[in-house]
Amino acid sequence: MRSDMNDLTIGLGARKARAMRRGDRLKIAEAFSLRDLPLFANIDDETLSTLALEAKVESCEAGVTIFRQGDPIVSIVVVLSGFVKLMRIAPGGDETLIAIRANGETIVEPVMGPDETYGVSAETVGPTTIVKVPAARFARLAKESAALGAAVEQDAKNRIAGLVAEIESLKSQNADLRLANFILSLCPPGEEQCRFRLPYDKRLIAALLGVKQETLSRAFAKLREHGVRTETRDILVESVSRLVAQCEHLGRAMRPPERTGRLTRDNAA
Amino acid sequence: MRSDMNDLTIGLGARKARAMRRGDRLKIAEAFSLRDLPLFANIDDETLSTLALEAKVESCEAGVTIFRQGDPIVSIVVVLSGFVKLMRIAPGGDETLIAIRANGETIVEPVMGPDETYGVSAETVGPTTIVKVPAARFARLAKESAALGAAVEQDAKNRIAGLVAEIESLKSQNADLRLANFILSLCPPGEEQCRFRLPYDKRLIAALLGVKQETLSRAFAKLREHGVRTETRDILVESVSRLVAQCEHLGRAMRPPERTGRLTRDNAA
DNA sequence: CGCCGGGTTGATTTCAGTCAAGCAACGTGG
DNA sequence: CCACGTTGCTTGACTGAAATCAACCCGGCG
Repeated sequence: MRSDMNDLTIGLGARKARAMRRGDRLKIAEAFSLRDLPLFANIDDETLSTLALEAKVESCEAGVTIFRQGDPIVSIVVVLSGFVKLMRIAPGGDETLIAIRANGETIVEPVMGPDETYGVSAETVGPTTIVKVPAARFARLAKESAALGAAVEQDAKNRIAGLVAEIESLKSQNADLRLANFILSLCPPGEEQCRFRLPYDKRLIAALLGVKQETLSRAFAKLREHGVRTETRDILVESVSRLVAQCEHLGRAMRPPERTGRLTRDNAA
Repeated sequence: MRSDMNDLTIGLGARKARAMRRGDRLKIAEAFSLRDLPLFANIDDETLSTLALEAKVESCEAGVTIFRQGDPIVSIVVVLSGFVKLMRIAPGGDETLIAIRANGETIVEPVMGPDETYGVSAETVGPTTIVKVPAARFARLAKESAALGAAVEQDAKNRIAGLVAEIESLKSQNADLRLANFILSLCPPGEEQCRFRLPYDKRLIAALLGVKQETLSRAFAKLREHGVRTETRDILVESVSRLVAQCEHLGRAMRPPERTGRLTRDNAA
C-alpha cells in the first residue's frame, strides 16, 4: 500500500476530465475532487477544503488489508476506484463477506466517539484507490458543518437500506433468485438487451450471495435457459424484461399458490 | 391504537419508580421520562423539554400496524414497552421479518430530508406502548442540538452493527447454532444457570432466525441434549458455559478440520 | 363439549454443501 | 516455444440440512 500525493483540489473539472479520458488510474486519483464523491457533493466549500488538506489518496494492489475488525478507527475511508470487500471474522477464523464497496462509496460509518473500533475488516479486491481522512478531524468537521453532518446521516441511511435488502433476500429467496436479481442490478437501466462484464470473480459473487461457488455455477446454468448467456466473466442478457418476469415466476414457484395467513399475530410475554 | 396523554415530564424519578413498582403499563408510560431512553440520555435539558412537548405516547394492542413500508415518514418512533416487529413486504405480498425492537429502542433511523418513506413495515407484537415525535420537528432539533445529533448517529451505528451481525449469522451458521446464540443472548450475564421465559412466541423466533417453525422445534429438541430444557415458552439453561462450549463445537463441526485458503485473493475487472 | 391456535413429530422432497475430477486460461521458467 | 503449475470455473455423484406435507397433541375458550 503506497501513498500518493494528496492533490485534492476541489474544482479542477477540466484536468480531471482529461485524466479520466486517458483512463490512467493514478492520474484519476490525483485529479479527483472530493466534490465528486456522493458523501461530499453538497458540502460547503470551506469545510471541503479543510477536509481536502487532511485527506490522503492511496493506491493499493489486490489483496491489501485496509483495516481489521477490532482495530481502533483511525480513518474514514472512501473508495475512488476498484472494489473493497468488507467481512466479519469469527473467533474461529473463518470469514463471511458482508458487502462490497465500489465507486464513490464510503467504507465505514463515520463515527464520533473515541475508542471506537472497526466492526468489519476491509480488503481490496483488485487494484484500488481510496481516500483516507483522519477520523478525529472528520468527526470534528461533521459536528461543525451541518451539511456534512446531514451527508453522513444520509450515508448511514443508505447503508442501512442496503443491509436490510440483503437480509431480506437471504431470508426469502433461493440461490437462483438471488443471482437473477444480482444480474438485474448490474444491467444498465432502460436497456432491453445488454452485455457486460462481471465486476469481480465468481468466488466473490458466490460469497456475496451467500452460496458456494459450485452452487453459483449451477445457478448460472439454470439462468442460461432463461436468456442469460455467460462466457466465464462476460454476461449477455437477451431480454431484461423476460428475466424480470422469470424472477417473479421463480418467486411464485417457491412459495405455495397463495398464502392466507400473514406472519402471525402473536402475543408477547 | 388509542392515544394517551402526553405527560412527558423530564425528571420525575420518584413518580416513575412508583409506577414501575406497581407494574401498570399505562402508568409506566405516563410517568416515563424521555431521559430514560438511550436515544435521549445525554441530551441537554432544553432540547429535551422541547421534544417532550412534541412527543405523544400511544398504547397499542397486539397486531397493530404502526406504519407501512413505503408510507411517507411522519414520526420518529421509540418503543417504551412491548415489542414491535419490522418487516419487508415483497411486491408478491409475502413478508420477511427483519428485526424486533423492544425496550427503549428506536424504530426508524431518524431521517432528515422531506419526501422520505419508511423502508420497512412496523407492527406491534403483543400489547405495546410507544412514543412518537413528528419527524420534521425531530429533524430540526437534531440539526440544532449537537448532542441529539450525536445520539442519532450512535443509534444508526448500533443499528448497522446489529444488521451486520444478523447477516453474518445467516450466512455462516446453521439453524441450531443460530438458536443457541439466540438463547445465549437472552441469558442474564454472569449467571451460570438461568431460567426465563421467551419474549415472544416461537413462530416469531423462527422468523427471526430465518427458519420454519418446524425446524426451530427440532433445533430446540437438539439443544435439549445439551442442557437446555424447554417447556413450551419457559426456558431453563442448565449451564451457560456448557452451552457456549457447545456452540464452538457446533461451529467447528460445520466447517472441515482446518481451512488453509482464505476468502480468495481475486482480482476485479 | 368441540373447536381453535400454537406447538411438536414423523415421512418425504428439495435445495444447497461436499467431495472429487476435469478443463481452459495464464504465467513462469526451462 | 513448450512443459508445468496455478487459478478460476464447471460438472457429476453424493450427503446433509432445511422445507414441505401431514398428522397429532394440548391448553384455552366460546
